[in-house]
Amino acid sequence: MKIIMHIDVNSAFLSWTSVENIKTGRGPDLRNVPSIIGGDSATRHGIVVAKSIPAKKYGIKTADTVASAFQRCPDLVMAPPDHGLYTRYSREMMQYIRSYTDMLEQASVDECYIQLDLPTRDAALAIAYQIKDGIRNKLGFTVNIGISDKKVLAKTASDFEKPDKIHTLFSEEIPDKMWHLPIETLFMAGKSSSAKLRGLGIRTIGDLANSDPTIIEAHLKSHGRMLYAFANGIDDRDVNPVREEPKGIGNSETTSHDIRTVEEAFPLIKRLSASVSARMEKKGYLAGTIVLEIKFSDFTKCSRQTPCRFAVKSSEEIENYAIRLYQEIMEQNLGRSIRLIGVRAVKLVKSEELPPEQLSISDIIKPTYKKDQKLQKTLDMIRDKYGESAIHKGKDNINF
DNA sequence: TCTGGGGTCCTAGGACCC
DNA sequence: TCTGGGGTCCTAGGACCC
Repeated sequence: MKIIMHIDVNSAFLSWTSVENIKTGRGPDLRNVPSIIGGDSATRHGIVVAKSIPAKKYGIKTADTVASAFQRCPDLVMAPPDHGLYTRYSREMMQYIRSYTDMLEQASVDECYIQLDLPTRDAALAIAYQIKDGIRNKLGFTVNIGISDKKVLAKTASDFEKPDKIHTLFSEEIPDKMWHLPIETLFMAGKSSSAKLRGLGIRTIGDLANSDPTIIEAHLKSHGRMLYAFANGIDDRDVNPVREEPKGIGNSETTSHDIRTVEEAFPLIKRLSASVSARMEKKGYLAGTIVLEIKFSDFTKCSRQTPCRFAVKSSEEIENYAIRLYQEIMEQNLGRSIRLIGVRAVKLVKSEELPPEQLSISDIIKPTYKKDQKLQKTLDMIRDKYGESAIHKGKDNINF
């Protein structure tokens, strides 16, 4: 029988920091005291990235501000994030789990799905215990494992009682184990969807499962259809062990103080472009489109994108596009101060897959940037003066 | 008290083509 | 001069995940 497991590290960032502290003897075990991994408030990075189980008992939640976490618990212990460390521990864990099966899909740095074909549910439980205890004994941290034959149910089950626990959630267990949970705990039911569902009188996952799906869909579109299916344990997503190509590569940064001038903005855009370029280079991608994102000091967001004339990868090229987009945004938002700038490369192509036809005449002639449409302007002028039929394309695949 | 950074997917509206 | 519907692509914004 097909078995899907969801394996999730308990308080991952916090556990991994603790294991490293124990190894190096340079810090405390944070797991059994109220503690958080948090950013630096002085540089406006002050949010909770991970919390210990004791910290959770104070009502501290991920993405709370560090300040509010300390208000809830003045004795809180805090450590800074270390993403390099997390990547190392993540690799070790995935490698260990692969010794059981290659049918592994990594869902994030600290969680994965595996799919197994086993004779019985008892066999599934036995293997889950082996994996859980193996990780604890060999790597020094604990995981929760959810077992089912559906991804969404395995995922939900792994979030039941923690830490170091295994739970099953098969279809016939749904009414008992899942339907009493608040709607907010359903996978993919975030703030906005939950609020809409509450507005419809839906308070639990069971309420949603037993509601009228046409009403749900009328209010939440295709997302509503998906949530209704999840609430009923319907999920045909497969465990996909093939690493998907990334759709985009980007970096953004919240600045320690608001940006008000181009003199402050340009160096940051330059740095972000250099970082994006280096990451693309490393993975062998070129970008077909560059996106610039801005978060203003009132937290409203704004983004602009532009296709590149030719696929780009160099820091200078990315920076040029990004700066023009920045100027375009700021022309429309004169005098506003900025909290965050992001640069993102999308429409990625593998560098070795670039066809030689890339440099075709239509690529050269096709105007791709608003501010650079000299050709278009000239054409418009001619048409204004001599009429629409005065000039036209000589070949179908050349778009004026 | 003062709100991160990395992503993916969906939708609505407009442009453009047939 | 006006009418039109379907399909596709692009952009900006929003929702969601960890």
